[in-house]
Amino acid sequence: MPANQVLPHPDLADVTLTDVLFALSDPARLQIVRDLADGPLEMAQCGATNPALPKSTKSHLMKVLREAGVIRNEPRGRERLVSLRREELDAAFPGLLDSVLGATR
Amino acid sequence: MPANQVLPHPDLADVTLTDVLFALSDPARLQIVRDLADGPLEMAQCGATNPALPKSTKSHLMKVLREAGVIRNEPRGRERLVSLRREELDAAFPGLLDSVLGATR
DNA sequence: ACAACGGTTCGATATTTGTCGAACTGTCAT
DNA sequence: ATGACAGTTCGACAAATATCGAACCGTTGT
Repeated sequence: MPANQVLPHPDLADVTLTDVLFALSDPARLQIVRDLADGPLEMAQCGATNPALPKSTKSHLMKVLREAGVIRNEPRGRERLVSLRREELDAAFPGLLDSVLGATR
Repeated sequence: MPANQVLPHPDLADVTLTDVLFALSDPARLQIVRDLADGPLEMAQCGATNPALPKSTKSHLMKVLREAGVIRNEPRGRERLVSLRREELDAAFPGLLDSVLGATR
């Protein structure tokens, strides 16, 4: 279980709306998604708001988002590049991501 | 704890986006919301898809939706009228409900 | 080579949610 | 008035999630 392994990403055709909604329904996960709204990030810089967050916990948050088809998480040297699967999400659930990211609260 | 009591409904200013997303992230609850998309329903006719569902369970589903500000649940004689808080939701989280209801899956 | 770094996985434990019967209460019809 | 009805609440138990340390493994710099 190395850190740079290629992780499985679901086809968006296989994720349900409730899967996505659930993934977004946690404040910490939603924050990550918001952080990614402006473009991909090295994983290390994501939870900058949450510096004390143990890495196993953070990794788990990423896993939930990834398995719900919300983010992409690809090895990048010894780090990982995390990004929103924006186009795919828009195609599968039109308007959803926009409304979530657009929410002021 | 009578059946026709007036239940507390939160001000939408007090519900968070994650509260709403969580409420919608369960298939049974999402189905109720979809059932309500075309207008208010007597509670008895909501889970018509789920006739075997115990009433305590159903009542609990409604409670989660109500506490998240998604539905209104008001006494109506000895029954209850359930409806979407559509306008308020639209104002608080523009586009969210539309994208959720619009999703084909 | 070797050690530090970034990140995943496993396993254990804590916390949150879900499920459902039972008890209860107001309303309606008889 | 009495009984059937609709639906909430409580309480107990089951199941799903979250949290986090520890072990582990490529990569990168030295």
